[in-house]
Amino acid sequence: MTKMDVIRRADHEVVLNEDERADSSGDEGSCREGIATKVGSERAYHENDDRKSSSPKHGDSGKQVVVATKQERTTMEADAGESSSQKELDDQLESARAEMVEAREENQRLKIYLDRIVKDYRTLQTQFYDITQQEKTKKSTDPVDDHQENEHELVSLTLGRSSREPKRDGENYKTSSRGENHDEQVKKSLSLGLHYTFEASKSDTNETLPNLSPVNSFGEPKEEAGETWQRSKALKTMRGGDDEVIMQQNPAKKARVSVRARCDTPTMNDGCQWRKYGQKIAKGNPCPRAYYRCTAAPSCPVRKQVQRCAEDMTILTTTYEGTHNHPLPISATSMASTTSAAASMLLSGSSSSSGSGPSFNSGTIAVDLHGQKYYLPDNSKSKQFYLNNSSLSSSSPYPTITLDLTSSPSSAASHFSRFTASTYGPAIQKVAPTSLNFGSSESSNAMAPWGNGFLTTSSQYSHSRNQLGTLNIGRPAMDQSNIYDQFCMQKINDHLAAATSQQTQLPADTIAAATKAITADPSFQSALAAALSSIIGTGTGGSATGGANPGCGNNLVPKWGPVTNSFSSSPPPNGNPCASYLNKTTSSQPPASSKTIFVPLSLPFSTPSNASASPADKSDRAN
DNA sequence: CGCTTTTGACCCGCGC
DNA sequence: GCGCGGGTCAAAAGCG
Repeated sequence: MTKMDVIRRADHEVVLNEDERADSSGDEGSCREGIATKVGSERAYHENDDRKSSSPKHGDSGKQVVVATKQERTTMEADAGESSSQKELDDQLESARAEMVEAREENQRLKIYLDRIVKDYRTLQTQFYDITQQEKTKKSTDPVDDHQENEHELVSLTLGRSSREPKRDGENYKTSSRGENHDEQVKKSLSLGLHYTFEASKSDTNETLPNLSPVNSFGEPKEEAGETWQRSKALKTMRGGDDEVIMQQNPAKKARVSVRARCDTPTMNDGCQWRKYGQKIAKGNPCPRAYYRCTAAPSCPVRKQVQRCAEDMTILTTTYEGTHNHPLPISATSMASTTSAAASMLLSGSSSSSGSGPSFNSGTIAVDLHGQKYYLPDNSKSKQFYLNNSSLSSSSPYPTITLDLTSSPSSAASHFSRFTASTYGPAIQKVAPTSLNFGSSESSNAMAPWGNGFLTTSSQYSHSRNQLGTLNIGRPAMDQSNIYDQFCMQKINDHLAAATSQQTQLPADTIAAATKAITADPSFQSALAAALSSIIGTGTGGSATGGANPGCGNNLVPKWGPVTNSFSSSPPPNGNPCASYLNKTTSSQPPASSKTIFVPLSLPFSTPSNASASPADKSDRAN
């Protein structure tokens, strides 16, 4: 502080002020975020400094500045005497120069901070390399046992960095399921995945995939011709793509989240913009299946399939696949987060499904829905077993979570919603005697503990909700949506890490483990609840985005009733996944290899009307 | 004119 | 190898 001392001698008042500023701004605990700003201001100070430095090459010396100022003042006093204006100018000059000195000191501190951060970063990077190298060495010796660990690590390393083509996603699963040498796949994927992670952040890695396949390893000598074409296609895509394409890489991409709801409109309003790119008549279902692609961003990989149930035309099954790589409309954040969370957890829980079939742990399944815990004995009479390989395709290898928002006939007062976690094998459904209150209005937000859109697992909220006995799901407020989205995605990522780490402790190939991870995770439950609110409370969805798909949430209100009489117990007449699903979910004699938990929902929807006739209404006609 | 939808063709995986 | 079915592409048509 020698410089400041000199200045203090020259002008006490100014230096005092500057001293205070220096103290306040020189906080050692300043966060990293502030450094960039301060560094930026540093440059400004320098420029200012250069401009104000009249005498050559003295800009770095505070003493010289002060001396010059003293001389100037002395001269002025001698020649023209004191005048108020001159004093003011003098003071300003002193103040500015003191600022310059203080800024230099601050800049020095910031540089020190920056150096420290860079050093820390490099240290961590070195450690990271060391750890990964050790893991690689270790896994090469024991690939089978390390598979899960590897997946865990890889998932952690590559969250949200997928640019994989959807086409290839399916191929990954299919190829893996074909029974290729899994150990070899693991080895290859291990090395190549890590390699690409380090050397090419844009590489199309498959680290996050449950079933690692050489298909995703570029330059793999064993690749087939067709796969080569697809691979080159994917390479082209990712090389030509921007960072958003890279960021779209997400383990959730291959998982599917299916939502079944009663809806009169062709599609559910989830807040996103969709473009229909295809329509097919699925076998066994006269209703065509429509294929939609997210158009909010050109490179967005998210797609959805919409199909009506053959047996109950009011039931619409929407299956989401992928993760948005762009900012979402407010009304779409909930659904997107939910699908991401559900899919991520599905993958993390089923990532070891390459081996034996799913098996369930005995005992009870605990469902903690935002603090509301439900326990279902393994032999509970209320549980319903069914097999659900896929919501849309009975032969689909995709892990699928089905959110069933249709009603149940067994409850006159409250309507049931089924949450189905389905992977390659039996799905788990859970029953819980609680009530979900989906509110999209301001009032509901005010009443709901987390109805303002902030998903939370706070015990306080859970407690209050428990007291109410009602689970209120509110729509995120407009001004809070960003925070909500960030929080939700953070929770999703947190869960991914948790789920994958948990995976190492669970028996391999245990679907129950995956389902437990899903259902016991508050973040997913939060996201699920938010998604449901997004689906049902569609006040701002389609109208806000101008999407092609009008909302049906408002239509849900009058239509929402115990209609599951249509859920006939007769076997599915065909391979229609929708019908199959219905029958399976309501079967009184379900397969003994899955569990069912119902989450009864009371749905006092308060959704503004925004549905409108859509050209997609014609989608129901034959293809 | 630009965007979306339609729709037949095509690709691919899978089962036989 | 062939056929089937799911999924996607892309040109044409529709729409505002």
